[in-house]
Amino acid sequence: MSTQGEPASRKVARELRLKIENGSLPPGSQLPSERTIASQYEIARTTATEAIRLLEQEGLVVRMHGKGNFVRSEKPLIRLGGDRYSKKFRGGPTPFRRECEKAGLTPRIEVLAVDRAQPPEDIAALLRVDSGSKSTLRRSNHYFANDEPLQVVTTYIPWVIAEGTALTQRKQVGKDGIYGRLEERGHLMMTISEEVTSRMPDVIEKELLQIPAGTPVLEVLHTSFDQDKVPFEATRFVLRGDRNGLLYQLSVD
Amino acid sequence: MSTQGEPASRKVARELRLKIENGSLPPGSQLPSERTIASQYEIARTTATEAIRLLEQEGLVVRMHGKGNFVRSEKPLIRLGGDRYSKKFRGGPTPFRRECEKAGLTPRIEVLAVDRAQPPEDIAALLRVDSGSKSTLRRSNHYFANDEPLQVVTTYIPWVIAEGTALTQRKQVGKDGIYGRLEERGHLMMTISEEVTSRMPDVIEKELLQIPAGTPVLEVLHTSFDQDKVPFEATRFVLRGDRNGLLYQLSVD
DNA sequence: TAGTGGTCTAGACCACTGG
DNA sequence: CAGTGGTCTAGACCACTAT
Repeated sequence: MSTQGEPASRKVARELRLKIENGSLPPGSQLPSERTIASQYEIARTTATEAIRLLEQEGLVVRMHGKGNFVRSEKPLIRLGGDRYSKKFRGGPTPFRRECEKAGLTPRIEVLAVDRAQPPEDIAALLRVDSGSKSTLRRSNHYFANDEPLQVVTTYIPWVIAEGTALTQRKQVGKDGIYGRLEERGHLMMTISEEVTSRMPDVIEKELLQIPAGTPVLEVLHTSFDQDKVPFEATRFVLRGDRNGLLYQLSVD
Repeated sequence: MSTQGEPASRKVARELRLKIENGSLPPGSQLPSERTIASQYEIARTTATEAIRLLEQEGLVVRMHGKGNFVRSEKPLIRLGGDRYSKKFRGGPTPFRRECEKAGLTPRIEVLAVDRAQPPEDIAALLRVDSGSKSTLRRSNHYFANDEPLQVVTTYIPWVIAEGTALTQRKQVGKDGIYGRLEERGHLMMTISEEVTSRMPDVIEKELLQIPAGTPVLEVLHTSFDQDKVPFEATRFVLRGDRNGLLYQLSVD
């Protein structure tokens, strides 16, 4: 009644949101059941459900079938640094492992695919290869922390560069990872370019990353250039937005 | 019927999604009305609505009261470059104007606030100032392209630095913008740090940026460091995720 | 005005969780 | 088992957009 003409579902959402923001419903706590809300406000259960859904879409609430609705609890952020390609880390753990350890999480990496594949158009444009044929080697990995999937990372390397190297093997690519092999092939990483965007996950990503409603993904399109300014590798990172951040440090001019 | 046990709303969503992805429902086109869908599939209208809502949350569809439901049409992306602070652009149009012109859009900037304010905790930590008092100058701007709001940008400068300069004026800050004034004050921008995250907008941002459902924001927390590695300015960018991208180019090592 | 989505009701039954 | 959310029905009326 407080705001004229305000739909009941929004009013309920607004009051619950307030309780979440001021801490009377702390992160991780359970909301009143939908039937309880309905009777308290004297509305139909569908209307209470609608209110919860509004909060879910804002990323404030997660709904759990059979258990209840809960205030979303914050989880530690994995910070991908812009310096993650720095040679100072060569020989050590991979950037993802480093970040997980920093956050006190147990990393795991799963290989999704290693094959010769047709690159998507955006990747083909970055690598200046044909998008209509199997012009690239594709290496796709799935990254987990504490067995929760956080990232899907797919690297494309022009087939003419990758052909005949250990990169085409599903098993270990050897010392210093793929960049070690690419150096042996004559491509030294000199500069990189990254384009960052944000969007909602598609159905497949939602499944792969077990993304709850109200959670976007970060997409990073990365390109590596060698000493001749030739792009020799491009990678698409798809990151759960609520569990990943990106950190860039730059000199000016 | 094709998939056993699949809820009707998801089945309808799946079929419409397919039509969107394969182009039989191109960007900008109108979907069948909810009542039409309901009668075609022999379901209740609420169920058809639910199907549309699923697509809306994926960012595929926008709903327009009184008009209809439409496939979301792509709009040009504003790309904020990591070099936007480069001195090579001093004296010219601001980075936002440059990007708009590149994309064929008309820029407009509106001042939301210029005042002495208590900084949020994350900003206070970056600037190493007190978050419990009015220790900063706040300058908040609203950026539009073709009269559509795209960005809300809020800059915080330690009050001890900003005090007595033109920065505290609501009007023009003068040549080369705020960085010109900060240089005069003895702070040369040498390095910057940016942390990028993605999340759903809160109610206020949704309103300010007129963000449709199924659209996340990009949040960039920017810090500038001077010749003594002192952070002298921090800015929070909140960007409509469907209209903005970030571009970083780095040298390795 | 007719056609669209926005919201709501008062039920119903199913599916999942936990003791 | 009881309690939770997941989904659905068959309406109803309101609010907005177009003509």
